[in-house]
Amino acid sequence: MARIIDEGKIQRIREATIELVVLNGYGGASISSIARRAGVAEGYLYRFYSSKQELVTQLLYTKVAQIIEKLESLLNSCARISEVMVQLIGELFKMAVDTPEEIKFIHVLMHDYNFQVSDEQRRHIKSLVDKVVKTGIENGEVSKLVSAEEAYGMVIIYPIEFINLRMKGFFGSAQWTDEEQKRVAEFSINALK
Amino acid sequence: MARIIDEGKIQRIREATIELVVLNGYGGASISSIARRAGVAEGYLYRFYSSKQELVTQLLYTKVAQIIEKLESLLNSCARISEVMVQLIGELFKMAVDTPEEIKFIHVLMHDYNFQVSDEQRRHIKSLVDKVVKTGIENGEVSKLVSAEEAYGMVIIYPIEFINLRMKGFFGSAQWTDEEQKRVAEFSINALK
DNA sequence: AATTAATGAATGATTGTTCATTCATATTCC
DNA sequence: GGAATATGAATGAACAATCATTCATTAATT
Repeated sequence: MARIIDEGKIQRIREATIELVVLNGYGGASISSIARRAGVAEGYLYRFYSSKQELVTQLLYTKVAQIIEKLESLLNSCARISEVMVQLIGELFKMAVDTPEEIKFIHVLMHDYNFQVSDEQRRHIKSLVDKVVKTGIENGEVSKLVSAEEAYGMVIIYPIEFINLRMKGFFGSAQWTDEEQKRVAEFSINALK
Repeated sequence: MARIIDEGKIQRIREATIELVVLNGYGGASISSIARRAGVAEGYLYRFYSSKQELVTQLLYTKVAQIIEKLESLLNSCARISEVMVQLIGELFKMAVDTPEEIKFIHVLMHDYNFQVSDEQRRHIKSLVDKVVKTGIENGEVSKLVSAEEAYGMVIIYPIEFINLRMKGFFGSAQWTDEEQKRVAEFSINALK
């Protein structure tokens, strides 16, 4: 055998890509700037990804999958939808503190017309959101009028929008208290009533 | 005097820019592709805009200003916040039908970390949203717990997100009925209660 | 020595921007 | 009224810089 692949390099490529896409957009994140930031040769990433598009798409899928999995496990472990939402929103805020670039990355690309989430993931999201609505109605926590889209809007989109609005400091403050985090969950839950 | 400036050309540059930014993102909308689509020489846009960045920023400001002005005039003419929201959401849906690329353009850039709305516009938005909350609380239409950010979320962000989700066909359908439009307004109003 | 991880120079295409040039027309002059 | 002139609208070739991608080469490991 020859030497072992340095996983640190691949990881640094991933991190650099996320940072630079957030900073400069997809078009502004060039391969050379990614390689420079990762401390790696220019063409090295082509050993693992066939193109820049695939690299970024792959990263988006992975990050979105983490959120989907979290929602899925919460739906399996919590009886009440309010509990699911409190926990999920807690997770998103945790992500915003621990790895802010990642949530910005998701935020930027999920609004880009060139980066749709995969069909499979979309179907998965839909089925989970359907379950939120179904369980919520059964529990009396969600109005019978609420659609899957509305639930998606309040469970996923609204918290992500709130976090990114704060991170941009749109209304002044660029951080938040535990109290405000609780309030985001409370607001989302209330909107579905 | 020489010949008169052909406003049609400038307009075509603006339209082509909006279309191509939506289609390919800011980085993917090249000057040459914009000029080609507008049927204009490559360097011509530099007579009116000092750079590509300024061209796009300028367009974003103009489009955002239209929405701000609409909200402002509604706040001056309507006593009830529910009426303001019904009307504003109606306007956004109208925009989505008449000039879909424009609302996609706003949607894409308002989530880009390189394109913040101007400070002046941000302050303006904040003051209008504050008025929504203040009037709403006075009328008993809005809960005392509701913050400016939450109102912004439901009055501006949520409808734009809904429209773009539909335009992407995220949950299947890529259009909407009048009934669904009413429901968006109803949902937004209810969320602030 | 054999293997393969990793490099980075080289590629041709494309980028945003400039500016000398061309061309259309409003004004001036006879 | 019609030709000459002046003005500036509009062009598009040319620029250096940078782009994504390739691959012959080098270096590290067993």
